[in-house]
Amino acid sequence: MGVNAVSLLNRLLQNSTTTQRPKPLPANAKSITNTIFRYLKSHRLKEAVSVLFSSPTPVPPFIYARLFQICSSKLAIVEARKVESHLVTFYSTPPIFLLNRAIETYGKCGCLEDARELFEEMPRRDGGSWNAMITAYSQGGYAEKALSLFKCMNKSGVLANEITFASVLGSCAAVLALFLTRQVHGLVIKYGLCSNVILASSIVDVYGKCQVISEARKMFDEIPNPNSVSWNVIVRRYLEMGDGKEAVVMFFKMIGSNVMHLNFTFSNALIACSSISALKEGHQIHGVAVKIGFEADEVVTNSLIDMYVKCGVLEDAQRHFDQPESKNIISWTSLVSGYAMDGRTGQARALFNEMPERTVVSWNAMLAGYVRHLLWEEALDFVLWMRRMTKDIDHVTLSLILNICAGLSDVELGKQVHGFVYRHGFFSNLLVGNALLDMYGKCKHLDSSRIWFSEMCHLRDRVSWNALLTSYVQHELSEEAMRMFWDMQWETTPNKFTFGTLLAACANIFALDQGKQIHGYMIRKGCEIDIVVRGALVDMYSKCRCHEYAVKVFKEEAPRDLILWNSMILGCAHNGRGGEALDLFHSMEEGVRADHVTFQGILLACIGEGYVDLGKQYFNSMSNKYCIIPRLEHYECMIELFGRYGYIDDLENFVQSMPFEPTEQMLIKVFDACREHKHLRLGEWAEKHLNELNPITPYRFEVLSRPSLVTL
DNA sequence: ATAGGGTTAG
Repeated sequence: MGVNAVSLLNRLLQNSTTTQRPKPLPANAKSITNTIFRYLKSHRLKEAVSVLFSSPTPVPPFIYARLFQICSSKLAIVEARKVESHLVTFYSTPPIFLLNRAIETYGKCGCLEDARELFEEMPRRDGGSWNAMITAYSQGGYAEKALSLFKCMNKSGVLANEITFASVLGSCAAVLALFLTRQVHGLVIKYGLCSNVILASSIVDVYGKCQVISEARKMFDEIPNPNSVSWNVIVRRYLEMGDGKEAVVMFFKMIGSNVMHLNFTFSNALIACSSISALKEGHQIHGVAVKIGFEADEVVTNSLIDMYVKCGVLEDAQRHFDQPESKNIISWTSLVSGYAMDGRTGQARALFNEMPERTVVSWNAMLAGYVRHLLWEEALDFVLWMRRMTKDIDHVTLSLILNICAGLSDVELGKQVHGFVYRHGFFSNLLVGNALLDMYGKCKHLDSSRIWFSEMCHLRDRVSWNALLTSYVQHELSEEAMRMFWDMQWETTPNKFTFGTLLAACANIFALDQGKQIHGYMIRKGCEIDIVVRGALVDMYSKCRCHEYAVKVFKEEAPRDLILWNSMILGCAHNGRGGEALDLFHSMEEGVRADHVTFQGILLACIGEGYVDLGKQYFNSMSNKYCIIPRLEHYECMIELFGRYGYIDDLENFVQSMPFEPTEQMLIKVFDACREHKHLRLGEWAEKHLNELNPITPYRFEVLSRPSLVTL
């Protein structure tokens, strides 16, 4: 606004002593008023303002008020300044409420400086002026300024009212000012404003956003008649706290009350169902939606389809999607994502190809499916096609592309993506930053990981630390990883992923004491010990030769998956408890299907126990019964098993019928076994093959004299 | 005259 307008205002005020009201309008002024009013009625703001300026006298206050209102709705800052200028020029003492309107208008237009200047220059203010200014800051995204102005307001003795508190609570929510919120809550009680449903809902909102959900709930329970917004807030906050169950419970309580329901509340409740896989409740919500006529609501329909997708009933989602009115870009994307993430990438792709239009989210959904299922080539082709078809690309796309680079161990491609990230300003995006860290780590470029990690020091989070820790541990820098954990704690708090990684580090370096400390720390802090962490614990205790503890963790009452079973079976096998490993295998078979790792454990167990025939049976059952193609390590186990126990005929049959050439390691094993058990024919066979691989330092097979090449 | 929540798909 005009600085000149303000100084003019001051000058006029200094000169004026008596005049408070505008003089009665002369006849032509009256017609000016009428003309302005006509223009305003047809929302022709510009014309109205230029007519205003043809009047050298003030027009009636309601005209200014109406003008400001229209300026607000059209965000017409130039017109707003003109109107204010006219107001302060031709009124000796403009009515305060009109100046408040001006402040509000400037606020709406995002011109906080104009607003503040007017506020500062006002010779007299009322509570409305403070409210207007605080609201302007609050809604303009300047929460701190709003809150500090609120403190000034209190200091200068102006009493806050409902309007003030509403804006202040909004700002408290924006900056999570919990301490101030508690004080405001106290004032609200003191002023007897608790029954104001808007204030009460706002307080629920802030407590929820500040993660003190119990206080939020307490406040909510005190609202005598919660309205639809109150319900929406409490459902949403439970959802955001990760308490999907309570969110759903509150939703059904709302249904039992008499308030009108908002479509967004349905949406939130359905997301809550997805988060806890509560298909039954989701179905019930579907029923309620049909009953109250929300079925045609686009938000509700989309949320329903997504709920079915996320609860894993793709057929139901598809059936719902097939209803003619259900197809839109969002539900379409949901379903593509559902098939893609379920591993039915062909089906997902067919659906994707049919899409009449796509957003970057749709592209990402399809791409994420390829990435999730490690289909790197398909993923890369898809990216190339995507780049040809659309200019759209965002941080999620880039993170997925970096995942592909990591999966292919293609650091050159990764560096190109890094360059793109840099040029297009994505380097300040945390998701992308962490994907870069992960990529460099998986491509074994630990130095680049480290450099990038320090470059992102102002934005990195727990995930970044975990990514770097993981790379360290995978590169057998376990001691460094343990040291880094202490640095990490200056900056962020560890979580289950951190501990999982650290436990792996402990396992690598046989650090039983530190492993136990971590285990104890997790229990004391109530840190979630999920199936992955339990696997890491079993693994750590096994590798540190603390079999008893490994078993203890394994036996805890909690779900077990294949990986956990495998950890325990391998742990037993490595700790000389082959019998136990085989027993475990038989209990495992009751619910979980064995894989190649399981069989490695079993064969190791057979080696330990000397069960040669049993080992042979298990090996044969892999292809015959379990449809698992034996890998190199299984062949190695069999060679060890036959060799160690002197089953040389079996050994000879076995190595000569392998579907590939024996490796050097295998040949050495055969070679040693034959010397040990004095088997000339096979020994010489091994010698011949070894020397083909190794002509410079030839092996000599002599049955009697030489010591073993492999000392155990 | 001025006030609160929610924006569904990766």
